[in-house]
Amino acid sequence: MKNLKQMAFFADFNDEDMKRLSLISKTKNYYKGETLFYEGDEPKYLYVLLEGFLKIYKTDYKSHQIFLHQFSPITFVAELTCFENIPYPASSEFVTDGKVLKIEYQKFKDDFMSSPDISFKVIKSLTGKLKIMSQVLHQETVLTSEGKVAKFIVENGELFGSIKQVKIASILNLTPETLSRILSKFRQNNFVEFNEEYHLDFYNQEKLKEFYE
Amino acid sequence: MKNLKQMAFFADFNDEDMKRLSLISKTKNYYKGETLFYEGDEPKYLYVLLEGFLKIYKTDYKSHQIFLHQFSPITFVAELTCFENIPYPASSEFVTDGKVLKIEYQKFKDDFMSSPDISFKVIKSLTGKLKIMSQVLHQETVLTSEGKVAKFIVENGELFGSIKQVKIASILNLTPETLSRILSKFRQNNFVEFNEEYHLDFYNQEKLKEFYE
DNA sequence: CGATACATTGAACAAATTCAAAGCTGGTGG
DNA sequence: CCACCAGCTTTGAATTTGTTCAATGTATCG
Repeated sequence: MKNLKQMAFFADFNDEDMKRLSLISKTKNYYKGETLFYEGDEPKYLYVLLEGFLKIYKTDYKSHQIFLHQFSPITFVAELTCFENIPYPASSEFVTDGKVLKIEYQKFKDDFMSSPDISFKVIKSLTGKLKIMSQVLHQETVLTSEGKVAKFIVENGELFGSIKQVKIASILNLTPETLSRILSKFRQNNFVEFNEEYHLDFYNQEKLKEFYE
Repeated sequence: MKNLKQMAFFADFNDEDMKRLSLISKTKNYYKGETLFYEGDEPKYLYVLLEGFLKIYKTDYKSHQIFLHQFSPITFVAELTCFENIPYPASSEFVTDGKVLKIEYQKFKDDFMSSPDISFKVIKSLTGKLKIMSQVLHQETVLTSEGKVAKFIVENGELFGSIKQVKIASILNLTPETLSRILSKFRQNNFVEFNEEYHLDFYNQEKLKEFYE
C-alpha cells in the first residue's frame, strides 16, 4: 500500500490513516484490455487507479467509441458516481496492465470525508475532472476537425512519429482518413513539415492557431 | 441578504456567518440580456446567482451559440474557475432580470472553506456541475438529432406549446428547420401527436426511446 | 388589416464518414 | 536475405447528416 502515498491525495496520511484505509479497501489487478466498468453500470466502489493507464470512452449509436480521456496513476476514477450515486456516464478500459484500489465508499465517506484536508483534496479532484470535461466538451462541440488537428499539433506535436496516426485519430475522435486528409492539406500549405520518420519537424503556430482560436 | 438562506448551501449559516459573508461580498443587479462573463475572461469573483435565470453557452467558429445550460437561483455559478483560477470556459447571459452575489473568493476560501459543512456542500455543487456537463456531453456527442428530440419529448414534453419551437431548437442545438423536419417525421410515424395548440397530446415512449437508448 | 415573427418545405451545400482500392512499411518465417 | 503478410496510410468516390438559403404558409397581436 505504500505507493498510495505518492498520490497527492494521500500524501499526508499518517500510518494510522493508512491502516484505517486498508481496512475498508482492497487492491485488484487487471490485464490490458480489461474493462473496469461500463457506461450505465451502478458504482460499487470508489476506485483509485494505482498502476497502468485507463481509457475512458463513450459508445455512440453506431457502436463507435468516443474517446474522452486517459487517466494516469495515481488518481481517483469516476468518484462522481459514488458521490451522487448515479450510473457510470462512460466506460473504462485498461490500455496497459494495471492495478486499482477499491474502497468501500460509504465507509470512506463516514471515516474520512469529515476531514477538511480530505475534503479540500476531493474538491481538487473534482475540479480536475471538471476541467477535463470542459476541454472534451470544447473539443467535441466548438472545434472543427481541422481545429482539433491544429490544436493537437501545437500542444502534442512531439507525439507524431512516436504513436501511429490511427491512434491520434482515435484520440481526436476522427477517422484515420479524415486525419490523413487534414495533415496532407496542412503539409501542402506548409503549415507543418514531417520528416521521413513521420516526426513533426516544423509547424507554423500562428497559422495553426487560426483554426482553433 | 436573508434570501441566501434559501440556498441549501447557506441554509445552516447562523447570523454571525451571514454577517461575515456580507463583509466579503456585495450584490449586483442585472437586466435581461446582460452578460455576466464571457468565455475566456479571468474570474474576479465567486458568483452566486440569487435571482433570475442565467444562460450558459459557448460560441463556435461560425459565431453560433451552443447552449449548455440554464441556471435557476439559488446556485453557485462557474465556481470551478475560482477554485482553479482558469478563464471562464463558457459565456453567460441573463435570460431575465437577475441578481448576483459577488464574493471575494480568496477571503471566502480563507474564512469559510475550512468548515467541513461548507466543504461538503462545495463538493455537492461541483458534482452537480459534473452531472450537468456529463449530460451535455452525452447529448452533443452520442445522440443524433433525432435522439435529442426524442429524449426531449419524453423528458420535457410538457414544454411543447408553452415555449416556441425556435427556443426548443436552440436548447437542443439544432436549427428550427431540423427540429421541424424531425417532428413531422415523428408525427407521420405516429410516434407523437400534437393538438392544434402545438401541445403534445401523446407520445409513444417505447418507440422514441429507441432513438436514444 | 397588416406587420412581424414563427413554422414548414424544398433544394443546394458542407463537413465528415464510409466504402473501396491501392501504396507502403516493418517484422517474421522460410 | 528476401518474400510476404498484416496493419497502416493515402486517395477517390459515394453517402450521410444536418445546415443554409430561399420561398411559402400560418399565427398572432397591435
